[in-house]
Amino acid sequence: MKIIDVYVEYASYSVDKSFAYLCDDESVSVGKRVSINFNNRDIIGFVVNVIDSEECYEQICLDYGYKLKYVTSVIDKSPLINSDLMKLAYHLQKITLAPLISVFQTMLPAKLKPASTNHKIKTEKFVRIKNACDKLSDKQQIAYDALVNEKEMKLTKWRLLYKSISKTLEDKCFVEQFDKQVVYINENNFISDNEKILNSHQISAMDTIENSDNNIVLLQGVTGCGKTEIYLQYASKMIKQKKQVLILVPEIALTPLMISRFNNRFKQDCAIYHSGLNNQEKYEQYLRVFNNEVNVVIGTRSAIFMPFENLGLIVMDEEHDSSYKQETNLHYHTRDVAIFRSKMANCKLILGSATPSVDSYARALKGVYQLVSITQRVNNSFADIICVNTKNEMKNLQPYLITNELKQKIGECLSRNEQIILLLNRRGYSPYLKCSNCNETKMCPHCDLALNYHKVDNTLKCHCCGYITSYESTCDHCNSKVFVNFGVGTQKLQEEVTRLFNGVKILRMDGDTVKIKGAHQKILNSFSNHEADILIGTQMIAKGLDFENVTLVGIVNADNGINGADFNVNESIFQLITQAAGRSGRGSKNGRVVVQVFDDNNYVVKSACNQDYVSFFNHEMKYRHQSNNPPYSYLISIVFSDKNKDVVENEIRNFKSGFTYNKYKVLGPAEMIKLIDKYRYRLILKGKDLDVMRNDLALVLQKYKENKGKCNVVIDVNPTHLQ
DNA sequence: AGCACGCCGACT
DNA sequence: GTCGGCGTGCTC
Repeated sequence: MKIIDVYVEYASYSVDKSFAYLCDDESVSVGKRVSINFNNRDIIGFVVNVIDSEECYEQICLDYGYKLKYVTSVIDKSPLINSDLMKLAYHLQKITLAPLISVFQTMLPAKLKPASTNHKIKTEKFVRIKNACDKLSDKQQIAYDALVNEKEMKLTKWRLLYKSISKTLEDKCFVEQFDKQVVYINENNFISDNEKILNSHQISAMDTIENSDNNIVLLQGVTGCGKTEIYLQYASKMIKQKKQVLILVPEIALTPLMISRFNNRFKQDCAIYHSGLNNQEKYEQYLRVFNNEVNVVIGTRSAIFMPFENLGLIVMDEEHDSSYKQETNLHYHTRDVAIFRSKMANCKLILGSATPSVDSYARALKGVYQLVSITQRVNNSFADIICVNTKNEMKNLQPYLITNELKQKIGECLSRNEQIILLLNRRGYSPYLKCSNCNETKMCPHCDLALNYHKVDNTLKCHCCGYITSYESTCDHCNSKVFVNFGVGTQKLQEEVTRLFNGVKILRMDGDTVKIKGAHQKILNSFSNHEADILIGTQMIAKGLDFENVTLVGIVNADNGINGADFNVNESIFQLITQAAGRSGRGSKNGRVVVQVFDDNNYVVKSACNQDYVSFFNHEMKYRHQSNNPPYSYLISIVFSDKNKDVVENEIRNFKSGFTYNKYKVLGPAEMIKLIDKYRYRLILKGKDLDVMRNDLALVLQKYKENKGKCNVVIDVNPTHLQ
């Protein structure tokens, strides 16, 4: 008899502890899923501990002090998580303070994760020989021999080839059907991509990486300096040593170049893992790694949890990118996990970026990471950046949406038959409406947010909860029906461009136009085929896109939200301008960028327009130092939410009083905006010693659990934004 | 998380 | 007198 400890599938602090079950099945082991009956419901549990017991059932229950149940069945044949990944799981739980089960759920692909809602694994019917045959007719013998020869055959193929004979052979029990897992094989047409000869800058970078005592390397290289070739050649070396390589990218759809280069160089040896795959496809790619069938994985953040056993290199390209931080369920940063895995495997971790995160660059300067810089470009020059101040160009007391400068540049571009990208980081028509009678803003009834006006379908939408109402609604305060809209979104920008350039073809790409599956790719393909001259979009068009005919990028309201309350906004704005600027002039023609801002005297705008990362970094660090924000301190955000406002207020105050701090500050509770009918309050821990803060918080959280607190609690260690 | 149990208001 | 509202507590 085995006594096992399982975590149940509910990712909630209230059941974040192990439950003991009995199991007769000797095959049960740590890292497998089990079906269990829990509180009269059939759910899935995850085994974290197994002990043998010689005692009888009654004695065990007596020892434990309650009646143990038997597991219904053991689901997995082999453990989903090996001992290394188990270490990683406990480490993650320690650093994120999330319920342990949510760690397992995040680490495993949907098809394998411990949750009742997971989908069935797809199988296909196959046939194989069951018994040796005796007398067969000629035709039957041919079919039988064919199957002997092929060992197994898809049922559909078998039926198609041998029609009724196939059925007869099955009826006579010579042949049997069986289920086999569908396995997708990457059969792209590969173009050979041979190793390129490295220039002297690349060689010396490679040397430093290889010979450094520090396994973590920040490779700061300007765009076009040939970082990818360094990754490729280092990866090659590792593969020759029979080691595995993981390449992390922000978003696969936006990094087609990186994918195709790895794919072409390593061919079938390369698995691709990203959010565009469906659950079945993800599962298949996961299996290929699990079964040691591939040596290279290129994927988005979740690929960091692949079951590698022999890692030789991790590359995290565009390490500053915000998509590396998961903001739902388990709040983890891919960089932290990558650092841990590189330590476990004793392999190099290359963090690559032209404009590293302030955090990473500060660490590299301090010597925590090895810094390697390449300032020499392999080929083309960077686009010219023009900064235009909209303050000087006002129209009816509102700044121009498109300044004369931008208008003129667009005109020039159009006349040369070149394409333009316009970026405005706000979807909809206008972000808020005010009643013309009482001046009140029209709000979402479920969230403390202004409703956005969408002119295309004449609706008002909440961008948080999705609430939709007609434009023909009345003011909640005075019942007036007349509203005035303020601010601009992509729809209004599209309208303005259409007005200015009669007949020009425009594509719009934002949250509203890419909702339909495949719309994303359709818009990009259409723009790539020059079916439109101008692409208007939100930040989703700022990253990675590579159109060689685009020679002008316009960023409208580029400094929107600058110097906001969030310690990270200035860094985000700098990154956004830099990224967007990189979309211009990628082909043979020179590119231009027009950055429209309200204040061109700000260091963020200045350094972004001068492409001066170091200047930005130094200014930003001063600013962070003054406000004692990261990287000068660590933050932990704790958000309480509940439908009942009094409950949240009381519980979070009690929670705060549980800290016996002196080494760090506990800020708050601050009221946050209501979202989806839930009132929210936040505490922020701020201090120099993250471990002390984390340990204290773990204790306070433990007490809260014991006292059966009922608010939803979300903890974010090292949050990247506080909104 | 999700459900059974339990204690108070509007109905056949 | 009963149906059902959701507050509280428990799950091996």
